[in-house]
Amino acid sequence: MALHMSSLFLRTLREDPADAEVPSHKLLVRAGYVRRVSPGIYAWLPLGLRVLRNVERIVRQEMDAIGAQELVFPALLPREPYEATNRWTDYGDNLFRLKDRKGGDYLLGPTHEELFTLTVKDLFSSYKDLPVSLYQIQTKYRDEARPRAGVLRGREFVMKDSYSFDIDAAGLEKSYQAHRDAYVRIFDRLGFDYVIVQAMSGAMGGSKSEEFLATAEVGEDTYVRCASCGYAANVEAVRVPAPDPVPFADAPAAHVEDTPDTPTIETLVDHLNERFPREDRAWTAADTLKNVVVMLVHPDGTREPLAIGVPGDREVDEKRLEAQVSPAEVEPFEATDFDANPALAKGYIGPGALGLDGTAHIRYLLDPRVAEGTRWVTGANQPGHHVIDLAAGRDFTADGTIEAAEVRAGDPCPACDSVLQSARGIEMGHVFQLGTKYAEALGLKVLDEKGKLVTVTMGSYGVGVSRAVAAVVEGNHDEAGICWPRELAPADVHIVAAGKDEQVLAAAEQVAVDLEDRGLSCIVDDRRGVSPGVKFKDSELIGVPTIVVVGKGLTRGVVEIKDRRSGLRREVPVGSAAAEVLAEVGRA
RNA sequence: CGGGGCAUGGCGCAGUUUGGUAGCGCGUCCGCUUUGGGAGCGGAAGGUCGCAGGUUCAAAUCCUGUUGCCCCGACCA
Repeated sequence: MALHMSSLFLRTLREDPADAEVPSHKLLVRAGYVRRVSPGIYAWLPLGLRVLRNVERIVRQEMDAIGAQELVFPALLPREPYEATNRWTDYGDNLFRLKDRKGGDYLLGPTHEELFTLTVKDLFSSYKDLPVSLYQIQTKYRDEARPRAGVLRGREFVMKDSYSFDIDAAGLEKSYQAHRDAYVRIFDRLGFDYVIVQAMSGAMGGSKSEEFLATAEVGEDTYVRCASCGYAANVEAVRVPAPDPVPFADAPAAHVEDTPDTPTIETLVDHLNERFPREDRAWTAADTLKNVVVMLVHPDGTREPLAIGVPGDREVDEKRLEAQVSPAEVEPFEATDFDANPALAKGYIGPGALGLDGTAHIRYLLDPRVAEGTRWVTGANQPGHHVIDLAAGRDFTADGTIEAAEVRAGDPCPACDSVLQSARGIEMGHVFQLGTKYAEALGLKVLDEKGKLVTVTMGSYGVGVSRAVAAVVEGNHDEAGICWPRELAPADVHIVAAGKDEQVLAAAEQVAVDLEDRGLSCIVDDRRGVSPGVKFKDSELIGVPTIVVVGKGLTRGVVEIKDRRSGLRREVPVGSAAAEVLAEVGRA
């Protein structure tokens, strides 16, 4: 049965809602797909629900196609399983918590590794049962610090999450690849541009992880990509290529110089150029070695100072650093910490004092760019003094390297000779090799063929289903409204009855009946007393891909078929309208 | 949690500086006209101006407190 605009539970808005900023948010509200109920919590109106269900259908089809089995867990969960994996604590304020009448602790599930793991443990106990992949499409809850952009980032949202269970790493790799392939098919069908980027496995203890990002200016994730070789990575995961070692046999010896009042890189470079000018070129910040000290706080509460050496023209990227040192957290090195480490001369810290073997006994990690044989200007560990021509490997060594320096557009690509570009994206999917973290914590083991207990190895895979609705709109709209890809549109055809005559309404209705009979879903704008202009505007705002206009052409026996996206229109005889539309929709 | 902004009929906004009968556009309802690009005319309904307290003859407007929301940053499908 076609949807009729005269009775549809829908009110389109002429103006953008005041609280909306990004295009998808404005359009989804204006076109009557969603309504805000509370910050980050949205109601899906009839048209919106249809789109959401279409996304779910695509995801479900592709998951079923790789043999994953659908089930559904409750969103309301007891505390215990999350206690076992420490996530009751680790999730912190992001977890919605509640109590039942007896005072028992519950939570609204933010993701379901624990439940899947426990249920597999409950039912399976042999390697013969594996591999198995399970998934659900379910409403998740996260008490986001700052929900934003409508359904793009809500506190309640629909996610498809799946989990694979394998006996060994080779099996996990296969399950992972199957999911990754399924995700490629899902996102191809959803119809937005996306990139697959390498991501950090980080705290989760896994070994491999990739994110699917919809390319969008409004995205919250920054990633880099290489135009020539296709390399793409989340900023956290970028590996800096280490330069080849430089021979330092004939390099000048390091020498300490007076550099008064030069506590910052900028003042130091100015001073160098004034007092110690180079013959070949001017000194730049990239010639200096900046040593930053931070305080790591380990999960058990112990604190450990860490020194990081990066070229002076780069900042330490906090996100990258945290990804590297995870699960430890990073805190600033406070004045009291300097007091406790008198070997550190604030503003003039140099490698001499650093390292576990150094006078300050602080672990010292270097940016990969500080390769053997490279020469640097750096702190001499006494106020007002720096060392020039300090050669890495000859004059100092560190305890290792670390990927913590900021990544910039124009940096060399780690995979080829080209350079990286920076871009923004919306995280739409994540595939992730978890390994044994959850299986171990929850005791998921099976007997192998030799009768020995082995811990199961897992993968976890997510798709933001409700988020996808917004992401699709971000990538598929124009000035007038939304342009849905066919598979997602709330209907196949939008029929506009443009005219007041009864024949127009009757003819529009007949076209709708013909199309519905042939398996297409229709929206019919049968509102009386509404001018054609309003109906045209609404049809473009709502964004169904094919629009059929039944109006003044009827006296000549024709109706108009219009493509929403291109705006192209053509007239066809009213009698063959249904067949023509079917051809247009590609289901003839 | 830090910074900025906003709160006035269903929606979008003005009015607040300088206290004096709460206004505009859209939408909604009724009537007539109109019908291929958000129609015209006439009529109508609808607001204790976020909340609480205070100043005053008088508060949307001034003072104090409070709550909520939006945006920008640290976290995530």
